[in-house]
Amino acid sequence: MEVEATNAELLTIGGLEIRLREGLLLADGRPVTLSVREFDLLVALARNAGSIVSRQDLYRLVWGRTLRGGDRSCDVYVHKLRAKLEQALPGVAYIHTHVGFGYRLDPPTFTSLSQR
Amino acid sequence: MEVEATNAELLTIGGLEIRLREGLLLADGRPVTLSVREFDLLVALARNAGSIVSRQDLYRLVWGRTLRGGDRSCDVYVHKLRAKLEQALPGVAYIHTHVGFGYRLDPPTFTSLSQR
DNA sequence: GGCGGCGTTCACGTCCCTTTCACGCCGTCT
DNA sequence: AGACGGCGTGAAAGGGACGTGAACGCCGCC
Repeated sequence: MEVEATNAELLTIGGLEIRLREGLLLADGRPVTLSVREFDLLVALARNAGSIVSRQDLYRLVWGRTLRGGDRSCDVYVHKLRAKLEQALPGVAYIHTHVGFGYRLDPPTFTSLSQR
Repeated sequence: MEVEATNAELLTIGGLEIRLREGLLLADGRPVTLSVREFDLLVALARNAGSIVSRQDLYRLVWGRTLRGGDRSCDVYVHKLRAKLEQALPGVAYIHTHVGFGYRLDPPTFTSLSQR
């Protein structure tokens, strides 16, 4: 039971429109330039939107191999992705950190107010 | 006879939805950010929902070792967990104290509302 | 060759989490 | 009433997880 089929060619989350075949991201209709890693990372998170994805799983999904201890690649690319999403859609938090568990991508709920 | 199987990956109590594999808690569908200890504590209580869990058992389940005399970790984390549940679902008491025995997690009964 | 984007790794700063301590309240017992 | 023990609760201290900027090497392109 999945939110969307794995082989779907379009993922939509909040104002984000992810075109898998083209490798294109649209934020509120405007195209956002992402590198391959950044795009794959976004896709991996988007396919599990609403769920926490561990760094282990994230690394395996995006990099295709097992995460070694001390590897910070995930964090760095989450940061890069956040920066581009922030620039495209200011003030909206898409990627949430769960310390000790992983990252979670969610459409922009209005929790930003209650989060202080 | 248990409420749910021990190896189930989903626990549901009242408005709480505990996703064991992800380490994610949903309160009325909204995600709640918990630390590792807080989450493990909630799971330990949820697996014994309706029953009183002693600090000894609680400490052994969550911390993985035997509770030393004078250790207040359980109390502190029950407090933290209560605070986050209260913020997520105001006015609903989930964790009940049984002085001299331990803690008990229960879904919100309707008496809790009329008692206040 | 020079340039620029990309991926990786490192270093450092910052924030959060965990643990522990301290204080105060509320029962119970004598 | 006073002493004692159990529990709620805030805060300090230490350590660890995460955020973030930058350096390095690689590769394709002008």
